[in-house]
Amino acid sequence: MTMAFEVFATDGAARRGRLVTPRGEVETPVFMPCGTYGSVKAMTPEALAGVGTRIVLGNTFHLMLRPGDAEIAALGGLHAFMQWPGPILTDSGGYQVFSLAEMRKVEEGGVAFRSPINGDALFLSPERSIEAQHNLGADFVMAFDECTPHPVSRQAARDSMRLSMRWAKQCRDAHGAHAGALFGIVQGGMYDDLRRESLGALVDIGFDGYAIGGLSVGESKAEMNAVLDALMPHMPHAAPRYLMGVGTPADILRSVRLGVDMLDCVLPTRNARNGYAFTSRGTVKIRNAAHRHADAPLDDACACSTCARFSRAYLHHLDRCGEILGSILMTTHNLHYYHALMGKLREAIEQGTLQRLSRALLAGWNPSE
RNA sequence: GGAGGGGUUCCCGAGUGGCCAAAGGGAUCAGACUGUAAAUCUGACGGCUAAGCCUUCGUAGGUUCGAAUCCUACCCCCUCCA
Repeated sequence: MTMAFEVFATDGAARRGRLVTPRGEVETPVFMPCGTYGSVKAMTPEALAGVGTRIVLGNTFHLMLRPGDAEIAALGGLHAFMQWPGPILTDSGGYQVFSLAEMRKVEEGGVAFRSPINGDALFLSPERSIEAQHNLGADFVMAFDECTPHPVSRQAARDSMRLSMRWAKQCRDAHGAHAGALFGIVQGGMYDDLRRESLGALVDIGFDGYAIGGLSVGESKAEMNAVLDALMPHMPHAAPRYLMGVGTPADILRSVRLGVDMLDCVLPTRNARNGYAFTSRGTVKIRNAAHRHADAPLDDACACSTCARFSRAYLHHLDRCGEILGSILMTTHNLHYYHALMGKLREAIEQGTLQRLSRALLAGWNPSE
């Protein structure tokens, strides 16, 4: 393992750190955009770097189906394929166990999927997921898990979590001495004791980083917060902590204050394409008629290239017309906003002013956020 | 002048006696989206004192228990032949 992680400042439970990888350093806490199919939708690699992206996700399941992990390996690996020179973290396919629940069967040895593209069978075992992530050339490799759905009984949550823990051990073994960092994923549904049991099992196996999975799967904010509140104090201090699939700016703020170092979410990119912007004053639905004549920028406190030049009225117009440029400009803004937010959080942690920043941010956002 | 086709709720467009305030699409107005089957999906979409009532299918009459649908006249549009 050639990835190194250091924490060099704290503010309460929040941590200011740095991931050092052969493909560059990543300041934490960090937000990582989703590039599921080897592309952060609507963004060129140059544009991504321009908005502040330092590390992106790729998805093992989807890339295995198309074009295939062996194919990508033959073409020089995912970095070369998608022309992203920075670090890449690949999700293992565990989320698809959840999101594609209607077309898969979970077994002890792995998950039998049907391709959502053409119905082809794909069996994903812990070993196969790790192999595929190695083929892709991931810098951060995720253990193959079952993202437990919600709601689910305690019994089901326990069985699911324990299966994921057995798979975690298999992933650890399959990963061997590979150069990428391997992360284990805490499961256990909304049950605090199961979460702690899961974390204990992962620590016993030993991983380079620890992720929290199975959140933002339909539970209430209160439930998600309760799980994090109970679990975060027990997370290992020396290793990076990655909260998977979260979330809104408010979710991120809260998570970082609890000590999360890494996050990813589709919201800034997907919602951008659906006409939904995140701003210093809360969310803006650019599709709404209220913006038809608005000459103001999306966010007058934003330094992104979209806000520097384009009016809400223009973005509204592009959205109405279904223009590709609308997706590009909105994604550019949302990702810039997310990365700028992380930058502010990092700075505040270093200066010990996270509490004050938190109040200021929350005051700007909509009450519901 | 002759022959034929057609006028439907904002637009396009189904419907040819009751199950029709009228399919479907668009537009419009909202909402949703959290390790991406998502540039996607959902709801609303004549009016009202709202499980009911009123107005509407070119216009005006008529037939019928009942008409967007059948009949008569008229107005308008399109195509072809002179």
